[in-house]
Amino acid sequence: MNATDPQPGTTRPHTGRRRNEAAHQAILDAALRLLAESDGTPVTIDAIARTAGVGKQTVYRWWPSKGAVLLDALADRADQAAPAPSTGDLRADLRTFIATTFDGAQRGTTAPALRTLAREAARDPHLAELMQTFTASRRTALRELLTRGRERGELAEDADLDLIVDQVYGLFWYRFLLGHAPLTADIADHLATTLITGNA
Amino acid sequence: MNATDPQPGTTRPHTGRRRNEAAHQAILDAALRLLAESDGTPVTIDAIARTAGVGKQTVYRWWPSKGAVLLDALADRADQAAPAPSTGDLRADLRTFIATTFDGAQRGTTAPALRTLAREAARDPHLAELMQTFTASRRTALRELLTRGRERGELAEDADLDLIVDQVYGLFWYRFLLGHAPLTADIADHLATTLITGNA
Amino acid sequence: MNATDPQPGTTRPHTGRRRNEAAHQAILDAALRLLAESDGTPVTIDAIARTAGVGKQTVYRWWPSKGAVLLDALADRADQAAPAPSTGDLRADLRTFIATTFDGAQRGTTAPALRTLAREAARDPHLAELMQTFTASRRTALRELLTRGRERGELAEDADLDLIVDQVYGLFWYRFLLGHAPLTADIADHLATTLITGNA
Amino acid sequence: MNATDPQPGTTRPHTGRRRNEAAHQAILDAALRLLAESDGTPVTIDAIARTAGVGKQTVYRWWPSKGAVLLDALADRADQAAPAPSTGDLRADLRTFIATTFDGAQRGTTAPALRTLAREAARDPHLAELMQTFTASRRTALRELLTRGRERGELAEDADLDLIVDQVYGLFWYRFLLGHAPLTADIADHLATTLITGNA
DNA sequence: ATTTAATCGAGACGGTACGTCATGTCTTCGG
DNA sequence: CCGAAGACATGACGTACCGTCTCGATTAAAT
Repeated sequence: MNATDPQPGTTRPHTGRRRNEAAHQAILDAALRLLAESDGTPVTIDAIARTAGVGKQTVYRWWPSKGAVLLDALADRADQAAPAPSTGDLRADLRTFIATTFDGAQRGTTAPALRTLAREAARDPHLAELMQTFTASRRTALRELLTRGRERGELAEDADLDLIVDQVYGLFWYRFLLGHAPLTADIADHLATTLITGNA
Repeated sequence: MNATDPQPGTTRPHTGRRRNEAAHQAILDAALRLLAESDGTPVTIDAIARTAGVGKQTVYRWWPSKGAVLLDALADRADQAAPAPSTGDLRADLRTFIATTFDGAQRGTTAPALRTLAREAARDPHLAELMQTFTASRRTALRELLTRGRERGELAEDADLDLIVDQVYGLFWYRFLLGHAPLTADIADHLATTLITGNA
Repeated sequence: MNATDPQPGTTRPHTGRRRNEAAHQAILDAALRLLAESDGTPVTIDAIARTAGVGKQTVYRWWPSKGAVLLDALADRADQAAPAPSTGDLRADLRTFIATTFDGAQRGTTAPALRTLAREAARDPHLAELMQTFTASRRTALRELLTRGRERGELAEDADLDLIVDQVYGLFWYRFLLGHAPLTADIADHLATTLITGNA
Repeated sequence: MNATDPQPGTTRPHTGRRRNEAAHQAILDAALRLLAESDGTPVTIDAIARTAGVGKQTVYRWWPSKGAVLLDALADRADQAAPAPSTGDLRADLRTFIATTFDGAQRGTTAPALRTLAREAARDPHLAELMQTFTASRRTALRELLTRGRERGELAEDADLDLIVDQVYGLFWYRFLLGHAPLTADIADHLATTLITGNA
C-alpha cells in the first residue's frame, strides 16, 4: 500500500494547486538512492530534499516522518512482489517462496536500502508500524500457501502455521540484518524441507 | 517521578586517583533505569549522566560509546546466564534452553531494556558489534548442545546446526521485537520438537 | 476574537472577469485591522489573506509588496490629510500644523497601525521608498508654510527651512516610535514657539 | 552596559568550563562585520556563527536574541563614547556634543552597522528595549549638559530640557536613517544655536 | 608532609539534523 | 479571465544531542 495515495471515498473538491508528481517521484528516487548508497550513516531529510531538489517542507507536507518516505520509496520498487506460487506441491511452493524472498531482498540496491530501512524502523515507531503493515501482507501470503498445503494433507492438522511463518521470516531478518551467514537458494531448500518434515 | 532526576540522597564522595566504583554503578543503574522506562525515544548520554548525577566525561572515560554503556548495564543484570542444560536427551535440553532464553528475556525490566538496546544497536555500529559478541556466547552454547545431540545420533549427520541455531534466535528476536506473537514455554516446546523432527 | 479569522457573514461573491472591488477593500480592511491589533509581531501576507478570506495571489496581483498593501491600507484612512493652515500668522500656522500632525497620528487605531508600518518599512526597502513618497508631501506642505512665513518676514532670511522641517518630523517620529514622551498640543505649541524664536 | 557581563554580587562558585573569551570576541567581531557589510538584508544567526567559526548554540548560550548580539557588538566598539564636554559655555558645549554624536555615528563602518541595528530593532522588541537602554545614557549626558547651562542662566528657567534633547536625537535619527539630508558640523552648529536661542 | 596525578561534577565548545515558519511564485479549478 | 485555495523552492529559526575539551575541587599514592 502506498501511504501517500489519496484516501478513497474522500471526494474532496480539491481546490488549489495539485501535488507535483515530479517532485513526489524525485523525493522517492532521492530517498531510494540515498538508502542504497548509505554507508550505515542515517539518511537525513535535508539530504533527501537537497538531492531531490525540493524544499524540506514539501517532504513534510506529504509524509509524516522520515521513515514513511523511506518505506514508500522502497515499496515503490518492491510493488512487483512475487505472487505466492501454487503448484500443488507444498515443499516446492515453500522452497520457491523462500528463495524468492531471499533473492528479492538481496538483488541490486535493495539490500542496503532494506537494511537501512530496518535500522531506521528500530528507532522510529511510526516507521515500525508502517513496516509491519508492509510485511504483514507477505506473511499472509505465506500463511495461505501453508494453509493450502495442510488442506492437501501435506502438513499435520495441528501444525502451528504462524510459528512456521515466523521461523521463515525470523531466520530471514536475523541473517539479513546480521549478515553473519548466507541466505542462498540452498538454505531456502534446506529450510523448506526441514519445516515440512518437522510439521508433517 | 521524572526519570532524569538525579537520585536523591545518593551522596557519592569523590575518590580521586582511583576509579569511583559508586559513580560507575550509578551510571549503570541510570542506564538500566532509562532503558527500562524508555518509551521508544532513544536514551541519551546526557540523560544517563544527569540521572546518575555524573559528568558526561565520566561516562566517556569508561565506555567508548553510548551503546557500550547500555550493553554493560544489561549484561550486569543478565550475567547469571543459564548454563546450557545437558541431560542426555536432546529434545529436553533444547526445549529447556529455548524456554530459558524466552523467559529470561521477558522477565521483569529486562524486556523493555533489551528491546531498547536492540533498537539502539540498529543505528549504532559500535553497539551492534558489542551485542554480537555478547550474543555469540549464547549461540555457541546452543550449538554445542546440538553438537552433543548429533554425536548421540539424535540429529542427522548432515544437519545444518548453524541453521537450527539461527532458526531459534531468528524466531526469538523476530517475535520479541515485533511482539505480534507470544514467546511462551509451549512455543519453546513446539519449536524444539519440530526442529529435531525436521533434522533427524 | 482572533484577528486571522475570516470575517463572518461577509459573503462576498466572486465577480469573475473584472477586478473584485469587495476583495480589494477586504484586503485593505484586513491589513488595517492586523496593523492596528499587531502586538509588535510582524504582519504576514498569509495572515492578511486569511483574514480577508482571499487567496495570497490576489494580494500579490494588485500590490507589489507587503509594504505596499500596508501603506495603501493606511493611506486609505489618512487620505483626509489636513490642508496646511494659512492664517497669515506663522506661529499659529506652525502650531496648528504640528498639533494636527500629532493628533492625526495618534487618533484611534492609526497609532498602532502607523507604528507597525514604520517598523515594517525599516526592513522592507520597497515600503521604505513608498513611505518616503507618502511623507514627502507632508514635508513639502510644511516647508511651504515656512516659506510663506519667511516671505512675510517672520523668519530670518538665512533660516534653514529644511532643518526646521526635519526638527519637526524628527521629533515627531522619535517620540512616536519610542513612546517615552508625549506628543501633545502643549508640546506642539512649545515647539512652534522655540523653532520660530530660534530662527527669527 | 554589556549584556554579557557577569552579574555583580552573584558570586557563583563557577563549576564547569569557563566561557571562551576568544569565541565571545569572534562572535562580536563577526556580528559587527556582517552588520557593516550588510546590504540591507538582515543579518542571520547562522551567518554570524559561521563567520565566527562557532556553533550556533554558543551564540544562543550567551545572548537571548539576535538583536542582543548585534547591540553588544556595536556597544563593544562605541564604548569609547565621547564624554560630554563642559567648558562653561553652553552653546559651545552643545555644539561639540552634537557634532561629536554626528561624527561618531558616521565614522568608518559604524554607520552601516548602526543603520542595520536600528532596522533590526524595529522588528525585534527585545533589541528595541536593549537599544533604548543604550541610548538612554547618551540622552542623560546631554540632559545634564543642558542642566548645567540652565543653572548658569544660559537657558530659561522653564525651558523644556527633554524637548531639547529629543529635538537633537530626533533630528539625528531622522536624517541618519533616511539619509535625505546631511549631518555635518555646520548643521550641528546651526542646531545648537537655534535651540539655545529658542529656549533662552 | 608534600607533592603529584588521576578522577570527579559541571558545563562550554564546534557540529549536525531536526521540524516549523514565512516568503513570493506557481498551478488548478469553479464561477 | 478572475479569484480561492494551496503546493512549491528557499532559507532562517531555535532546540536537542553528539563527542570533545576545559575548569576547580577532591583525594590517594608516590615521594
